[in-house]
Amino acid sequence: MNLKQLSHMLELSQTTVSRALNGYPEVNEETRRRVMDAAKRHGYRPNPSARRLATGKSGMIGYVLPTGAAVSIDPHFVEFLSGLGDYARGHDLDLVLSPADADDEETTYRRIAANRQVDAVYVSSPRPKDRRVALLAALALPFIVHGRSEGLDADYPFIDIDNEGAFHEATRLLVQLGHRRIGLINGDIRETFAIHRERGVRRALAGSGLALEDRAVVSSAMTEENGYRAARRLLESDGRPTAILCSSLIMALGVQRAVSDVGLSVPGDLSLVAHDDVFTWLQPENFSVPLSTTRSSIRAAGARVAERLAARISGLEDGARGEVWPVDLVVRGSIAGASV
Amino acid sequence: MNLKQLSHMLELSQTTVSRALNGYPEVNEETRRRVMDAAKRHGYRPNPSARRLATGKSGMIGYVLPTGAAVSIDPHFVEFLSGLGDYARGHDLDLVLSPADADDEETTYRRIAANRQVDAVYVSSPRPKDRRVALLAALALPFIVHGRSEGLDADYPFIDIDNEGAFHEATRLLVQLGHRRIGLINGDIRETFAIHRERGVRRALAGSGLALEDRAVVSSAMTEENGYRAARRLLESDGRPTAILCSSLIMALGVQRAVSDVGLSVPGDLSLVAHDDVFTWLQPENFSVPLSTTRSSIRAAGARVAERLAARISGLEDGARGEVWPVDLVVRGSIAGASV
DNA sequence: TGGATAAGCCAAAGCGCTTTGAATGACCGA
DNA sequence: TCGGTCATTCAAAGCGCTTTGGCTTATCCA
Repeated sequence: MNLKQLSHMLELSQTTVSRALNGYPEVNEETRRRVMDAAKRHGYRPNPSARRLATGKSGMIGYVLPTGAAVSIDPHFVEFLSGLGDYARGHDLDLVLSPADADDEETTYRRIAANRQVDAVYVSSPRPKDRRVALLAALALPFIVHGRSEGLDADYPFIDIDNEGAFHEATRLLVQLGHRRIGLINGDIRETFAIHRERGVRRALAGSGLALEDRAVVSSAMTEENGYRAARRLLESDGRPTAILCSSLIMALGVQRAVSDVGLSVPGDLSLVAHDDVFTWLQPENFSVPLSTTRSSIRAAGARVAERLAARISGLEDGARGEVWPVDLVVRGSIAGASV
Repeated sequence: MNLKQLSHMLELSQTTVSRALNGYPEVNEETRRRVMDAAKRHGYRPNPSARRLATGKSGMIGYVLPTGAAVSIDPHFVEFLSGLGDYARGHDLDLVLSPADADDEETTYRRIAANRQVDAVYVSSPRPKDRRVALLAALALPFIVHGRSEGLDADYPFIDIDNEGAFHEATRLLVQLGHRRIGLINGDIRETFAIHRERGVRRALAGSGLALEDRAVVSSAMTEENGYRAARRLLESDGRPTAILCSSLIMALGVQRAVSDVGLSVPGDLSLVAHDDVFTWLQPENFSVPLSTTRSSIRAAGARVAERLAARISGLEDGARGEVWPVDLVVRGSIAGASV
């Protein structure tokens, strides 16, 4: 059932039917009702390809997916996606993943912009001076950054959590508990979130006249194995930390394993705090010693990003508003006063 | 730059240019060269919306994403996606995720089929008598199932791993090591993969005159917590198993925690084998006792599914060929002879 | 009463591609 | 020399929608 048939059977022009369906004002209310009615009754759905060709709008939001043999999408992505899907489902939005060579995403962004394949995109894992932001602005493709860049000339729309604040608070708590030597097991330091977290730790320590030594910081991809390695390194150094902050639950698994491997225990020998993005399949309260966390649902962020993208597409939102969400600090058994 | 402009500047008709570009035979080789050349030089890319309207082909593959407050995409999905992306990137395919109410995916399938939004779809987490298979066949939408259904009237194309064989082999090995009481901590038993795994265990036990008692089997969503609970239940029952097979690495984390919580150890008191889908962020060799696994890369499966979908789209593949991949059994420190 | 205004509807022109059906020459064998 | 092939090329008709620019009536006020 297409527009032609529908309008023919209503004995109206395609113009009028199209307008009636799309809520234009210049159509008689009764006519509109008749049209709407018939459309519903016959299950008429405008062909998106045609509509797209005519309007340039696709009703889809895009994401450029970095791929490559060495690249592996991390599990945070899927949680974010759940949130995005939650919103998208209720709003007739589909999501297009465009795989790109991880070393050259720009080509792909240009392609989807030129083709108008999607109405908007979201950008994840931003880094300082992230080139994607200026690129998208230049391409006039609406976007939202999940996370933040830094050192850019222009403002841009984003939603981020207060990584610095979260790690600042967590560190401050540890210091108040008497910890002086604090270690940080961070994610890839080229990404802004990791930079912010480190900054939070530094600032908190500085506030108490302490400093974060370089050798007390390890930054790497957030795998269990890297968590283990980092923890081993920190725990086997002299003047080992009495407390560690860790950027992910998955790394914390490795940290936990390292702690027990070197014969120490949490929280007796080591206080541990990790950031929790809220996975359904791995929860901090279920660590052998319940894990204290800085918590923020990445799924909720996904839903919010979708919501704002939808708003930008429909013109309800513009400008470069940044949104920073506070992070919960949840204290559980993994932290204790420093015994030293 | 569109076709009209390009053909105008070449002083050729749109027809000829289009044909030259699409490799039709009835165009002079020199003309084709000229056209190709000019197209490249001016960076001409046919507008996909237009092409789509004209041909009905979209160059995208689809996936209906079940969503809902209670639903959470599991991390296996992301690994599969990596594989899909690996292939798709090199072949100009995009992936469309259409979020659907988890209780009513059918509507969404119908929509994307009616709209011809995608050229093919893949189906995951199939169950016995999965209705999606017949639905897609009826809708004439090319598809590949990742996994298998069962009890269907017609054949269908799929790729699956030999879940039954894998768990059969693993169980057989445990039996040979002297284990008599073997437990199974499985995924959602409504899904075929879980059924097959259970079947593999049963068959192996039966082969040695043993049986899998109902109370030795727990089936639930594959989270750490469920792994823990299941293991607690099994280990605290009388006649507790001396060996456990586990359907996922994530559950195995919970099993490991339970084992240590009840004061037992691996492999002394309990031999443990888990299925490993090969995540980069959690590896069986890094368990506190290196974990024996049945291993099959879900990422590789993703790439293969993409490849076969592409083949079906271009007509190189048809029919209902099923493909079953063998699974490695990798022995590490987590299994030992039964002491009883 | 007549001209301006507004309400409601329509025909037709795109959007940028593919594909059908035909036309034009060049070439060939009889 | 002439009808028949073959190799190339083209104009134009879609694909199914939106949107522009009228075209009617009905309405209202001077």
